[in-house]
Amino acid sequence: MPASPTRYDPKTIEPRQQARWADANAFVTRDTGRQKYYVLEMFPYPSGNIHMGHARNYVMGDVVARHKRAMGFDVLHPMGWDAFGMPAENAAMERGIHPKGWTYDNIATMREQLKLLGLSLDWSREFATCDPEYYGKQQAWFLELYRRGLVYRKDGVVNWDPVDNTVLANEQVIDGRGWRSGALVEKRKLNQWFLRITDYADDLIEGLSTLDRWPDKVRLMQENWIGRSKGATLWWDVAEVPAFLANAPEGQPSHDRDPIEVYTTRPDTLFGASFIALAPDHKLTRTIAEHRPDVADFVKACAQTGTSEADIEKAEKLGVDLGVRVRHPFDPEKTLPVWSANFVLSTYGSGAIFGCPGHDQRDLDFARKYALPVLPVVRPDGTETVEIATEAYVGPGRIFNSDFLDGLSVEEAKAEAIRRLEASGHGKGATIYRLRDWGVSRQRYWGCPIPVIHCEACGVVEVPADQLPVVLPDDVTFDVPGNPLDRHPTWKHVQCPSCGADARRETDTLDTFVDSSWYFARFTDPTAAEPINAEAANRWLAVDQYIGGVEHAVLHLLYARFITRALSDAGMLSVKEPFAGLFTQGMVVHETYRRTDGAWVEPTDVDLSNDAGVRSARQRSTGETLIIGDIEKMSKSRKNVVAPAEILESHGVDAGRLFVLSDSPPERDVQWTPGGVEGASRFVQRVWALFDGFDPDASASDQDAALIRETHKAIKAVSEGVEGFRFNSAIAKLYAFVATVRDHDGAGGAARREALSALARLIAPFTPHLAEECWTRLGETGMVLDAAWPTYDPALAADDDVVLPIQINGKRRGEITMPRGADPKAVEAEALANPAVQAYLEANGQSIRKVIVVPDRIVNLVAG
RNA sequence: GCGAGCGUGGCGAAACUGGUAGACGCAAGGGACUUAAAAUCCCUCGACCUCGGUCAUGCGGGUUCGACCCCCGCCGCUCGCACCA
Repeated sequence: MPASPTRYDPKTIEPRQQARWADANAFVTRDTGRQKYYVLEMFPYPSGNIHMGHARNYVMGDVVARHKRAMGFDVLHPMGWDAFGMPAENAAMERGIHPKGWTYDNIATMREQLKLLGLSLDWSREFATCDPEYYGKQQAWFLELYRRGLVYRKDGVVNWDPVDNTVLANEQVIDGRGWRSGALVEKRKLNQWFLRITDYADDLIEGLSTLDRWPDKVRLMQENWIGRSKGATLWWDVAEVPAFLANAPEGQPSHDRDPIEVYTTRPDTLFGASFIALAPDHKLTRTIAEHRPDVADFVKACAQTGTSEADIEKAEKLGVDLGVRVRHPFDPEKTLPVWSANFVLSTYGSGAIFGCPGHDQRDLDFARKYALPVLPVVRPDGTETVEIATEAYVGPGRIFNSDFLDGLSVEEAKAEAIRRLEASGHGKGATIYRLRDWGVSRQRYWGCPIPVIHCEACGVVEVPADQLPVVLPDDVTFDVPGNPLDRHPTWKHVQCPSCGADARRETDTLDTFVDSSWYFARFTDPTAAEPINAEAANRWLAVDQYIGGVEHAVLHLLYARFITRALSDAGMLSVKEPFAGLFTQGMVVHETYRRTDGAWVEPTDVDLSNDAGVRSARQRSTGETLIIGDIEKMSKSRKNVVAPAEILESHGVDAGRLFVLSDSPPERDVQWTPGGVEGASRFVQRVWALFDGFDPDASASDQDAALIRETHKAIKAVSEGVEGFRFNSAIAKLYAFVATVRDHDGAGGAARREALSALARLIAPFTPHLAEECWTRLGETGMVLDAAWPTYDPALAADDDVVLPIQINGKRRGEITMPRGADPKAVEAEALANPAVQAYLEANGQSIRKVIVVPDRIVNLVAG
């Protein structure tokens, strides 16, 4: 007998195995010309600590990476830092630390924390986006896109915080106020840099159909975000204007001559038009407001209406008649009033609509309020007319009341209306998008400087290639609001590279989403002289499996797709889509605990008890009874955070890795529970006990066929689970397999060795430290990391006999055991002869009408 | 409002293409070992009853020999977008 089992001690074994990997440089990317596999998890922002959500994300990627490696792929699995951004500047303002020091300190801390997780990451490729080496390359391709016309400057409307003197991102505006200053945010027009993402709108939509390993949800979200809609642009000739607009001087834009442009998706309903409505900040509305106080008041009131969901819900349809009339494009004799209305958005289409109250709910609400005509022009098929009371009819049907469109279907009428509009020059078919160009200017310090120089004489001048990177100055101050780059005494004062005159360096920096839009390409050769080494990128891209949170469904994932296409068109890349496979994982959530006075209490300060199913909580430090609250995302404000470090300390890395993957499907949230980790920890001990009790020298000659069969079944199930991203199912199968191996008594023997050898390799992606230790215990000299993934033999995995349930009329009444693949006739005979079946038929006085035999599955008897 | 997803034991969940619902884990109850505890191991664990059954996958219908799975209609929850013309 082998010695009595020893306890597996993660605290000594895990560091030992990690040292072994480090000594062997085991995770440096191996490129041997085999099939490649690029696994990438969304790189972290270095906020200070690795939290449980990071851990789950990276462990998932690690399972994939280790499995692919075992499958014989050359695997690229790098890690870096999305290191520019506001928190560093906020820390600088609040604590007087330099953003650079703060960021690199955090990176150092988090790198060590990540390393403790035993991830198979190639750290030799690490970089941070705030490394001048990285952002300099970004500046280089930014200029290339500038030369290609994809970068431009224009006045854009931004959220401006008047107290902090800075632009705020939409996410930083909370209920109309700056999140830091609390000041009411103003809309301000500012000259900003934009990337022409709208050039790629169609491309980005078409590309979605090629992303068959992306979640449908994310593809749909992107499609909706781009928001392509097809319709027509119409021009309405002006018939009447107020006196103050008439007789504008020749050659100047004039509202009495220029037609009003309107976009519609329903040109088929044009004969039902009863008014035109302009946005409150439409240029004609504003011009009239200069002459009419009532219009000016209206515009002002609209500007103050909130844009939150609740505000919009409550907001009444309001408008004002502008005193202008326009001619109907299909009937010049017919004129319509022009209003300004609060529900028309200046940012969509041309900021003007035609109102067709019969077939648009908003238009109807508006028409009813201001007593405008309602003329229905679409009737449902099979009816002669349609009554419009308080609900517009928006369904399909036939056109009527519409002259030459009468009798056509909605779709036919759209096409015919556009044809007529184009013929008369009053309109044309048009496609418009919700997507707008990407404003990338930030008036902030801690970001990638935009590499241009403004010269009085030459205009915008590129920073010459030999002067890149444009490096951020270190000597900046954060004691006053605003952009430290702009008030730096010398940094922005330069000579024009073109004419040599005094010039001004651009002080805006790039949105940090630019930084994360190409890092995956840089990882393929992070030291290349060019931004992207084409050969390396060609070898490794696209990313085969990308893993991250769904919160980036439109932002990062759309930007990265755009930049990839732009760089590809610039000849720097040869893929159009950066991420061939995408997986969006769920969050790690935890129960919350509050005192009766409402204060949150950390889990480490909570004693839980469970008496016959009734759970209660007490505060450990005070003994006070606590309220068990909702299960929510781990957050500092709720204090329901469990740090990965605590788990490593108490149960070891492997138990923690196992648990975050075992309890829920990867795409769903997983609830962290102390009991759950203990369960995983017990499993680790059980596995070790199997290996520790194994005697490699014992040479039992019996072949345990059942154990071999179970082994092959487990290989099949675990492999399928890992490949299908069903890690929880794979782990459940491993638990069951371990119980099976344990139940097959014996210290040695060939079957047992085969079972344990497979087990060590199957657990390796999940609990790599334990797996190494077990592998060594089997007498193997190499690392399980490099061992081939076990293969299963379908013949060996199949049971000889199958238990077939017998149903009568769909209810289970008995079962028979038959050889696998038995002749259906034989199965039928056996089923009919079954005593339970006979008893049932006799008791109910029924006879068999029909027999359905599903081979090796089930027998159903239809009786009556 | 529009779009998408999800509703299965006390809890997290499983059931792959329609074929034995509840694998695996947690919690709970009982037992073994121990002076005791921890650890470990064994048993029970959807509900109800006459212990052979009956009812059970949000609710109501339908298709099918057979439905957690497909179809129709509701209810509830979550997420995304939102006065998008």
